This record gives sequence, structure tokens and C-alpha cells, in this order.
Amino acid sequence: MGWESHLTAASADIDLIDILWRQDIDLGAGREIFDYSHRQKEQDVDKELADGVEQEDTWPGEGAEVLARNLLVDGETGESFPAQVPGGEDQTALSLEECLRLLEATCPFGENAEFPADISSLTEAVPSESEPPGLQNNLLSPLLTGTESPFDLEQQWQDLMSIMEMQAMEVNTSSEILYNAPPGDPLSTNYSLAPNTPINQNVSLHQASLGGCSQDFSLFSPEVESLPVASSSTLLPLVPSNSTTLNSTFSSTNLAGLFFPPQLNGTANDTAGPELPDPLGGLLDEAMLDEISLMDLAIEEGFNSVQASQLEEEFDSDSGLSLDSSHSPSSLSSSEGSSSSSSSSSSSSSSSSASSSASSSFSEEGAVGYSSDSETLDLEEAEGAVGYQPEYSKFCRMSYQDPSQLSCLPYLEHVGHNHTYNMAPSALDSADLPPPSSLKKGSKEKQADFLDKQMSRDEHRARAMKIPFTNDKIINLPVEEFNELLSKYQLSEAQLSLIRDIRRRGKNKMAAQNCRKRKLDTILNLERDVEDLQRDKARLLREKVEFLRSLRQMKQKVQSLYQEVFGRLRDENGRPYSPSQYALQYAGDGSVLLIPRTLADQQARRQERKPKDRRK
DNA sequence: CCCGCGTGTCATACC
DNA sequence: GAGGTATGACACGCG
Repeated sequence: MGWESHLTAASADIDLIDILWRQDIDLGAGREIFDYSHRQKEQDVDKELADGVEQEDTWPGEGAEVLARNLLVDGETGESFPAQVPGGEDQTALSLEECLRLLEATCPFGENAEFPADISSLTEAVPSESEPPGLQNNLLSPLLTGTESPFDLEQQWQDLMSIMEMQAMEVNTSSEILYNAPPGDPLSTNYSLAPNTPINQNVSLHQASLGGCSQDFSLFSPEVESLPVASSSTLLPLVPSNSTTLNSTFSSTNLAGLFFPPQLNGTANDTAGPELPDPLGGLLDEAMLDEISLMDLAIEEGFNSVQASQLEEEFDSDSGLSLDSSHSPSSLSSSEGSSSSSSSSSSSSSSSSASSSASSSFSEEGAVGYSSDSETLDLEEAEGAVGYQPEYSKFCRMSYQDPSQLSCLPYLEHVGHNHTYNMAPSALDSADLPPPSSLKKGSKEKQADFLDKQMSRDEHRARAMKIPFTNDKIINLPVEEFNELLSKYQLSEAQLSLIRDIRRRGKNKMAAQNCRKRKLDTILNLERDVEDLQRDKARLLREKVEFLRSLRQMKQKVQSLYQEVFGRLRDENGRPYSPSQYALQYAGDGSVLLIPRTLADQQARRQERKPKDRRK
């Protein structure tokens, strides 16, 4: 059997290319694959092997045989297209117009349909990398919805392939659903393989490729490589070889195993269409299950898609976890760690945590320690928004020697109780208690009494010990000024001791307030982080569902494509191939082979073993 | 009266 | 070592 006997297969190859490219699926080959000179060389080699091919079932290893040959190169575009070989393909080749008509109508292909060849139209059908985008648009599959751009499909293809690669998909297990195509699928009815039609040759959609393609062919099984006729030079690539994406993802992927299960019904015929297996059924199932589990998880976690969408809308600008260091407790601690006794460092702490109200309030509080009275007043006003009311009482204490200040601050009436402990009765001397006569005097004395109650223990003690300066100065003056102040007065040892205790307690009180604010900030930041994480989680779940949905669509398209391509393949007698005996296989070099199913199964099993071996 | 909360204070560790 | 800070623990006052 000479090459003329494969012309039917060659036309089928053309159709396959046409279909694939009209689906805008970049299977990754460059134009050099279609170079005619290469074809010629391959043909020469093939002719040398022709004797072995002429006999039916000559290949003991059931290797691939070339389906398509004789490609010509378009003089303008450099694109290759199958050359018209005299005698044969006229009756079997499908012209581009026919393909378009058929595809756009998405009608079932007639049984044993004979398609007149129109080689000139095929120049469009075999695009190369340099093909203008517009042409690819024209090659869009009619299976695609109008809303899907070729770019989207390309993108989805790549996404699909990357996902498939990442998931180390089990190619064999994914094929079963091909036979569970929806009954209404028009493509499912396209199988026109006559039952019991003997196919007397191994047919390959592959055509010889050059250089890298030949190397890539080594990716196939040893059986294929060892085939005398199935050398790389005999195989026609159906797709460009320079698509790294698909080459990598489909490297040695056994489309036969992927698309057709071993238990395929051998009598594929018109009714076999609905039974076409889902080439990606396994993945589809997995994706569906994954999606379902995801939804369950989302429900369990209190996230549903609606809520997630609402969250997404509400926080759309949120890129995810809050990376603001001021929000994180650790950074907060670090900023606190930088806070020292100097006011400048306190202000730096303020700037680092100014993004959150709580943090800012805290840092303002941090500056309180060494602030002057006026500064303290301003800060305390700001503090009031956060509810650190105790600072008001401090302000009262600080200004107790100047009650007029208090009278100017009516909001201080709402200040909470003074938590400063009442002085022990023994500690109070007569100076602290207003004279009984003064109690009967006017509102001024009542006010003084009120202020008296507002005084802290230390203030009472200071008054009792006749300390000549305010507790505020005692507490907030820098050490040098504080010592200088002490040196100005002749103070007893008891007074000095009390002053130092007041200073120590006052500073510790502020430290305690800062500490509590810090603790509160930490809690708030943690709550905010939890919210951010929940938001991120909802978003990621939503994205994953979207990806799974897209993946499912791509699998369906791949399934349709496979069915469409396979259904159009015809042997030299114009009869379709039985899916039970043949399968399409995508090679690592971007070519597509029609190989016997048994070989495909073997390769599929080998594919399964590889990941396992890697694990070991 | 009990409870929770806010606060002041102390003790202690650390810088 | 003194001074300051941070923090846990405790007590107190108030609502």
C-alpha cells in the first residue's frame, strides 16, 4: 500500500488541523513543521519504508501510520497545507468551506460523508504563529459561544493545561465520560463508523516533523519508536511545534487514553455518538467534586457565593491581607519597642501606628507621658473619641492647683469616677480636709470639694506633705529638670521620698495605660486580621469556583473537539475509524496521532506509572 | 450582693 | 546602679 492509500487519512488530517485551528487552539507548532521540503524528505524516507506499510497490519507494535502527507507551503504566508495528491482525496477531503458550513451548522456529519477537497481553502486552515489574529477569529469553532473570544479560549486552554499538568492528571481515568456525552449533543451523533468495518492499517494523524519534532517523538513509547515505518519522519504534525505550553502540558499525553477508554464499545456506529467518552471526564468529575466540596466548605464556613460577592464588592480594593505593619501586633510591638523615654521616639511610634484609630490613640497616649499640660489637654481631647476617659481625671489632677481650668471644661463633668484610691485616713492630715466652716460657704467651696475628691491619693499626699510643686511636674519633668527642681527647694527626706514615689507611680500609671491600650490595639488588629483573612478566604473560594467552572467548560470543549475530529477521520475507503480500535494521541512535539487503542492504553499506563516512580 | 469593667498600684523583668 | 518602661497581678470603685 503506497502513500496514495493514505490520502483519505491525509484529508482527515487537514480537517483536523482545520478544526483545531478554528477552535483557535494553539497546539504549538511552528510553520517549519509544515515546510514542504521537510515533508519531501520525510516522504522520501517514508517511501523507502512503503513496502512495509503497504501490507495491512504490518506493524507488529501497532504503531502509528501517517494520515496526512504532502503538505505544501503557502508562498505568501509560509503556512503549510496539504498538497493535493492525484487520485483519491477529491472524494474524501473536506474543504474549508465544507468545514465551516458543517461546523457553523453544528450538524452531524453524514455517515461516510464524502467531502470534496478544496486545497486552496486550506491555506487558511493551517495557520502559523505569524497568522494575523483576524484569521484566527475566522477559524473559531462554531461550538464556541459568540461571547467567547479566541483570546479567552486560548487563555482558558492554557489555564486548563496548566491545571491539568499541576494536578498530574490521570489520563486513563479521565476518558470514560467520553462515552457519556449528553444525548442531545449533536456532535455525539457524528459517528458514522460502520460497524464491523475492518480497518486494515494503522493510521496516524502524525506527519514527520523536523529536528525538534523528531526529538520530541522520542517521547512516545518505545513501541512507536521501534516501528520501522513509524519513525519520526513518517509522521505529520498536525499542529505547530513551537507552542511550549501545550507541548509541555500535552507532552506524551496519551489522547487515546485520555479520550477513549479501553472498554470502548467496539462497534462504533451512528449510535455510538452519544457514547463518546468525555476526554476529560475524570477531571471534570474531580473538578465537580472539588467544587461541590468547596461549596460545602463555603457553607460550613459561613461563606456563600452571595456573601462572598458582597464582600468582594464591599472590599474590592482590598488586595488581601493587611500588610500594613501598623496593623500587625508584631509590628506594633516593634514600634512600641522603639518607644523610649524620649518624646521623639514616642512620636515615631505614633507615626507608625497612625493608620488605625486605636493605634493612633495609643501613640498619642504614648506621647502623653512627657507632654506639657497644654499638649496633654489636646491629646486628651483626641483621646476622648477613643474612650480613654481616665485621662481626664489625670488632667483634673494636673490642674487641681488651678481650678479655673476645670471650670472651663464642662465635658469634665462627664468624666467617669476617679479611680485613684482614696487616701487612707491615717495618711490624710488636716490640710487635706476642708475646714468645717468652709463647707457651708458658696459654690466655690463645693467646687473645691469636688476638685478635692478628684484628687488622687498622691495629690492628697503631696498636699499633706506640702510639696511645693505639682504632681504633674513631678511626674512629667525630665530627670535633669526634675533634679534641678528638687535642688531649688529644701525638702525633707520624707518629702523627697514621697516625690520620688509620686513620680514612680505616675510614670507607672501612664505605662499601665499605654500597656492596656497596646493590648487593646493588639486585639483590634487581630480582629481586623481575622476579618481580612475571612475576606481573602471568601474571595479565593469564589475564584476557585470560577476557575473550576471555566475548567469544566474547557473540558467540554475538548470533548467536543475530540469527537468532532475523530468523527471526521476516514480511512482509505472513506469509512470512519472505530473509537474502540483507534484513538487520538497528542504527542509532546505538538502533533496528533491516530494510533491503535491498545497502544494508546499501553502508553496511558506508562504515563500513570511515571508520577508514581517520581514519588519514590 | 455579685459581676464586669476601668483604673491605679505594686512587683518584677528588662532596657 | 539609677531611671524608665512593660506587663502581670491585684485591689478598688462604679454602674
